[in-house]
Amino acid sequence: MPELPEAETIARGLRPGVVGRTIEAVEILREDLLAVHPRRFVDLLTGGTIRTVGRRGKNLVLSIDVPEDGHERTEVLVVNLGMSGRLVLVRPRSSSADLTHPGVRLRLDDGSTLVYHDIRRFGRLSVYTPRAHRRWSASLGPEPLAKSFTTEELSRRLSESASPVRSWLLDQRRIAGVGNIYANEALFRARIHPERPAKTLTREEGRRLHRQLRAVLREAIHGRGTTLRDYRTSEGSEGSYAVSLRVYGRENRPCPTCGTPIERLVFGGRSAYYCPNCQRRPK
DNA sequence: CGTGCCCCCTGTCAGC
DNA sequence: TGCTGACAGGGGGCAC
Repeated sequence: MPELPEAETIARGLRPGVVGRTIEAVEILREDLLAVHPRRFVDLLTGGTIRTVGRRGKNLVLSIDVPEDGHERTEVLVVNLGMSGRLVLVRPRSSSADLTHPGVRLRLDDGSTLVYHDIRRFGRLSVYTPRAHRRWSASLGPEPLAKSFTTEELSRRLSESASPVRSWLLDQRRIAGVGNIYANEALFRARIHPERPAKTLTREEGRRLHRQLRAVLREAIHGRGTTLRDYRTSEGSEGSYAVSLRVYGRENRPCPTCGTPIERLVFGGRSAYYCPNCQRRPK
């Protein structure tokens, strides 16, 4: 579900409410969400103070300092939201009635509770040492919104693979944070057919893809993400970007550019949406 | 090593 | 009103 813009929205929303807060208790309702042993998960995080809330690709990253005989050790909590994961901060006297599938609750020292909620339970919570966290982060591709992510770097990486460019965009080792919605939107805006082998993109197409990918991600962050079904912000509200989608989920609706009906194509096990007129097939 | 397919799980919706 | 099958923002594992 959540891609880069949704994860970024959640990180920004959580930050003011959780940074500086101490975790008083950890409650686990669904053990299969944890990448570490449940008892260890509790022991590692209980009593820790949340120092930073950030994002890497589609993952939320919380740095937590935990006192331990006279000094502090740092644990890094990484939350992958899967398809239906939510991280919601529930304030002391507010209702959490709409949280029907809670998985993990972190009770904070101001009475609020950070709830990990996940209907399908494809999400995962991992706890890393700083060293293991760096190793994990290094296994992911570059951040597409980073200043250092240039059109030259994108073109160079595209030229290394014969995969369909839509599959290329979904591979987190190649580029971090892009999922099926924004891959399809970026390709439409750059007028590139989703099945084009990555290495066959021209210099000009690489430039357009770089520009349009970054533009759509920024615009989606501005809209607080895309809510189709399950995604919610850290306050439990919906993102507004769904109404701005041009092709994703719009099979048979007219292309916003030329009016040709949008087509859906399944490959790599998921749907690709595109305009057959604006995005010509590979030869 | 790279790539494609299946599966994990729950909920919703279209069609019969 | 059911029932069934398709499908859904992700990603790990496995065969080739």
